[in-house]
Amino acid sequence: MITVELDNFSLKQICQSGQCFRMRETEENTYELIAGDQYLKLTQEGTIVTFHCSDVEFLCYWVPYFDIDADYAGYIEKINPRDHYLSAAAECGSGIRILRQDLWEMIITFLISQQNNISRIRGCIDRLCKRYGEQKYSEEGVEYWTFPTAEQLGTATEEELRALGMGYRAKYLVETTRSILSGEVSLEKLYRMCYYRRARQELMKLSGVGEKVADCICLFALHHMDAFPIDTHIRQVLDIHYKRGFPNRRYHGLRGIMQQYIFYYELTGAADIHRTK
DNA sequence: GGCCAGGTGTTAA
DNA sequence: TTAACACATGGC
Repeated sequence: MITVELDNFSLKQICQSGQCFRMRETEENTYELIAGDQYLKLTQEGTIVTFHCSDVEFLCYWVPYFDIDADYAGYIEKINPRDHYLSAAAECGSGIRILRQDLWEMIITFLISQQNNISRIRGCIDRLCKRYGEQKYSEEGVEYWTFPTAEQLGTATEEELRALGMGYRAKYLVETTRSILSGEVSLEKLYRMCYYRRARQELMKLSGVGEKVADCICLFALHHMDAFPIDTHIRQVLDIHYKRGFPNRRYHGLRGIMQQYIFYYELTGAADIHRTK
């Protein structure tokens, strides 16, 4: 167990930011997270965050995962103070972090996310893990299922996935899994690609991966902080608040976190207050 | 009961 | 290059 004081860090906001579907609040200020084949319990009181794991696991795994060493206050300072909308959004979601999640998991997760709502996405992921993942137990005896590997998901048929409630995305899941298993698209190569645009283009070779899903994968797995996923919510914000376009130049290399502040602001309903002003 | 949800692929102009 | 449409399913 390790306890640290962290600024600009909120488990609640990270949990609700819609980038991770395997983290949940189990009780007040207590969260559980499954990442890779790891299970982690976390608690937070104010700026004090407790990671229920060893020092080594914290340093080697969870520090990079939660982007703990990055200076998010510095990101927020770069916001144009005359942009009242973005300033309010960042203030609202100032504890959000861009996680470093598993690439394969993000590909499958955001394939499922398309034309879908958050609660149903969670359900789909849960069913997928229980059906094709591995059952495990934490040190405290909490039961959990790992996210299915490409090999494990490779055993699924389109019919099975439809029966599991994946809808029309079942076909995308089967085809994309095949592309990864065959090596037509290489996860290792994607991890090594330094340029956001290259990775994005490569991801879009996968069935069911368009611009938006590719951007989510780039941001939430590959940590390309310039990725700016445009979904229905963001589209509306751009139409209302950024009629002359989002200031991409100003926020070059930071567009991803700005997108998350906006998305969270819209999702939590805090933006409604702003809009009626 | 329509409408919407972190869109994409296909087809036709 | 752009526009219209189909695609599953659950929650409101």
